[in-house]
Amino acid sequence: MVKVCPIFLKFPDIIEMASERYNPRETESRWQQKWAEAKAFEADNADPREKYYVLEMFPYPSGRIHMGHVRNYAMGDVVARYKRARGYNVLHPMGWDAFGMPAENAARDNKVHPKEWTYQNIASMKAQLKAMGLSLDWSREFATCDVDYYHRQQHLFLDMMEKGLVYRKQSKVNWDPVDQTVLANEQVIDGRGWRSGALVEQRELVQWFFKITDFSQDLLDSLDTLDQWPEKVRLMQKNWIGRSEGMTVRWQVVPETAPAGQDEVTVYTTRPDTLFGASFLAIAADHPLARELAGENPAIEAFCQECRHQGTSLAALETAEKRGIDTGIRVRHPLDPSWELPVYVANFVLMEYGTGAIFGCPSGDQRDLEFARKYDLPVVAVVMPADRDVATFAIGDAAYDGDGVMINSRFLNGKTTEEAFDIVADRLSGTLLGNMPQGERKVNFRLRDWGVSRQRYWGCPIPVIHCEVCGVVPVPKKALPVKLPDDVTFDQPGNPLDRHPTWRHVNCPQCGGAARRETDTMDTFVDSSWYFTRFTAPWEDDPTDPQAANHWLPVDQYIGGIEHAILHLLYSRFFTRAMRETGHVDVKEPFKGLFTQGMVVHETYRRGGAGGEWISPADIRIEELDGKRRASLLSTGEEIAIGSIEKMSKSKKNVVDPDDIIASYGADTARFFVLSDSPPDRDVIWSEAGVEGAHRFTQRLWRLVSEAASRLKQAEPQAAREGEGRPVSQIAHRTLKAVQDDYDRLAFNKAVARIYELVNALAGPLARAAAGEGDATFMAAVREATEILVRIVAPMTPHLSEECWSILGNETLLAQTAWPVHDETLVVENDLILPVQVNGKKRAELTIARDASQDAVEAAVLQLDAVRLALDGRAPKKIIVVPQRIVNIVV
RNA sequence: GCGGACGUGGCGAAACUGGUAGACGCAAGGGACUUAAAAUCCCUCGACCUCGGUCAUGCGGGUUCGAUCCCCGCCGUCCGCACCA
Repeated sequence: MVKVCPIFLKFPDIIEMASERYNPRETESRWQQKWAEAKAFEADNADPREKYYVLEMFPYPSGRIHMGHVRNYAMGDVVARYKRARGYNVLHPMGWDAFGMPAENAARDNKVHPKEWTYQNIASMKAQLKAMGLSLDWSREFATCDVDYYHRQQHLFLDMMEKGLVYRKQSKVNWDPVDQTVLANEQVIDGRGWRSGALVEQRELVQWFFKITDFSQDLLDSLDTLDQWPEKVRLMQKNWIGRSEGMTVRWQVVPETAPAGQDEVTVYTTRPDTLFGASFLAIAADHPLARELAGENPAIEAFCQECRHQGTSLAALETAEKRGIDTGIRVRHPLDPSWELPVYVANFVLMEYGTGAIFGCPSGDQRDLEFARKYDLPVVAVVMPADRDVATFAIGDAAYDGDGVMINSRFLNGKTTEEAFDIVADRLSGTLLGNMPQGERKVNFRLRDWGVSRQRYWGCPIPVIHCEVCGVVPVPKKALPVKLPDDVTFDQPGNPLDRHPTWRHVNCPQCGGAARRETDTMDTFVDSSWYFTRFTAPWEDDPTDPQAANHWLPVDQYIGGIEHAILHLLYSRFFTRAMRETGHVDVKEPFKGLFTQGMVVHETYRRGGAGGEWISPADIRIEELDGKRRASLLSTGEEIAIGSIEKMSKSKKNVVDPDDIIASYGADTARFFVLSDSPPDRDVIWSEAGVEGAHRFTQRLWRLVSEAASRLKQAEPQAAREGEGRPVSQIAHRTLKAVQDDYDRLAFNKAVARIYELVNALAGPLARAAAGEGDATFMAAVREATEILVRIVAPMTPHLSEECWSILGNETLLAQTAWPVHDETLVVENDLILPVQVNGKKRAELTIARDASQDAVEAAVLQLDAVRLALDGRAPKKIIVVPQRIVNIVV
């Protein structure tokens, strides 16, 4: 199918246009080559200047870059170029997050080896990135599937093993019986494998884990130090780590109801204050006690089985009925041994959190209340809002889980919930059950250890060997890397490493006997958890050169999508801590500044409207008739419905290929457009008209500069302090200062607006200069202003700027030229225009000297005709003068 | 359910720490140039009217000389987490 790009149809002459038009196709590659020749963007670890590390989240080599990449890398490149101009030693590297399932899927579907597929994709995407003119240090490039990289990752794994940060345990996984693979939770859709559609089973597998929970408290506390992170991301991580303060409470089992050997049940609670409202205990289906009971009691066995199969999908949980089964076991209340309560197995109790057992307080918890109503258990209100009356307070359909005053709680009555918490906690810690305290204060985290085992081929092999005699034996470091074999097949489901004829058979490094390799590979999130550290010295034999790593880290500005707010960023924070404990780096936090950019979105088009076939914008013509936009098919003219604006995605076909845009408009236009209009953290709507606007800007800038260049070349760039050049110098220096602030705050859209203003302001003077009008001071001022313009727009449109810089007679590469310095005396105006309000409504303006005294302002204001008119003879009660801001007269 | 963010012209958005609401761009309308078109340039562009004003930042209150901004209560949209004891 031939892809028709609408741009060519509308403007077939863009490229072949008359010679005075700027031709990005020729110019851009020329400057890219010059930058490469000058090694302008290669960072030197020994450079003594202050460092600045800017990094964009590296891409997965899917084969093509998309507009999201363009936006992400354009932003990073502005920061990199700007900081470089400001005199920093900038590290701006790029690599490839290259392991993962799509390569294996491609292998299965297209009979191409994952390695070949991946490296081909890298080659084509690299060419696309190069066409964008990004100021990247390509000399440090690597892919995570390079043996050189995963070799060092295996080294890190072994170091972490030595430090006890890695362990194996049996754990439940989602197992796809058709594909014979483990699925992540996100890959289970309505209980079925996303690819095979098979009903997913819960399986117990022995898997490798990283002890991220060792750092729970630190990962939480250190969030406070990340003041250059979005508040939102910090909050998301905080909730994910999920710290709660409570206590464990041990409940003694009434002996005659107890199965053998079970004499107590331990629960975790954050509300020990509500203990007198307890009416039952509930344990998870996977609780050891439940398992034991299931062995003896078929009804319990059946219930537990059911719980395990119950939907884990999000919607299912919302509506799932709270159900349970009475185990027949009774326990004694910890604060009153004569009080006996039933123990249920319940479907809403999670084995993974706390102790896998809870006590139910129906009056204080909606879930417990529903359960109690269903099984006819007592509901005793124990906490009452402070403004209610004991006589009338009752629990109906809604539990009360707030703070308040204790009631129906014996010795706690009248206390606040907070006081009651402490009293109960102290009492239970001081009471012995057996020879242990009955309860203990305990902090609990929601964060789980990180399971990294994947039963897949295209990932970093876990470097251990299983020996029947010696057990789990790490591969000796000198025997690394454990290389992936190339000769694997993908014609059957399951892990190709498992069925490789020889790869897994090795001798035990300890006893020399026959042993087998671990065939699990690592989660690809491991690969991306330390790549930014590797960039600091990718040539090292060890995982890092600690000196280089400590020099460059933390990353000063990290830019990427909000979708990585939790996992990637949390794993990276953990990994940096783990690498610190193993001596590879001496920083704790990897990313000092984080910026999460918005998506690139686009209209959708469907044949026949909702439910119809999606149509690509490349096949669409948009027309405007009587203020209504209509879309039609380019080929046949058939009318197509314009749908909602959505994230660009292949499935909705609303993608615009960056290659097409760069080919027809040039990289500078694409970069400038994705940076303009929308604030960078918000979504930007891709529109043909918007791109054309950006393109008009580049052409206009070129025209204005090139027409005046031969005259301007003859003047020395110099700001004018007086005469007709002064306003030119003023606007240039003001814009310079403002754009600098905007870049510092990553407010690219505002920088764009200011640059437009400057271009608008310089259009007249440039035309005059081109015509040879104006004196030498004026020419000098215009040249200086033009150079300022070209230099401040350069981070966004680097090729065009180099070209302008060059035709203005400069011999240096703009990419290697220092940022201009603004002159404050040109930024500040001597006379101010103050708005004058009467009773808060603007009635006049007052032009007055910046340093005028308050009295002078008051006096001058009252002389204004408009003010006198508004006052209408009334005497002002009060005149508020906000210096250099506003005057408000109150009558 | 819990947590968070956002709501400003036809559209994307500006407005610094409470101080002239709508910069800049897109779209639209009018004009100049042109045989014509494209490109370019100039003008208009929140609403209403009596052309001097009045009303306007989701809605209703409040604080203030002054509120898009701060506070309280609603409405709407989006995002994250979700049986977490």
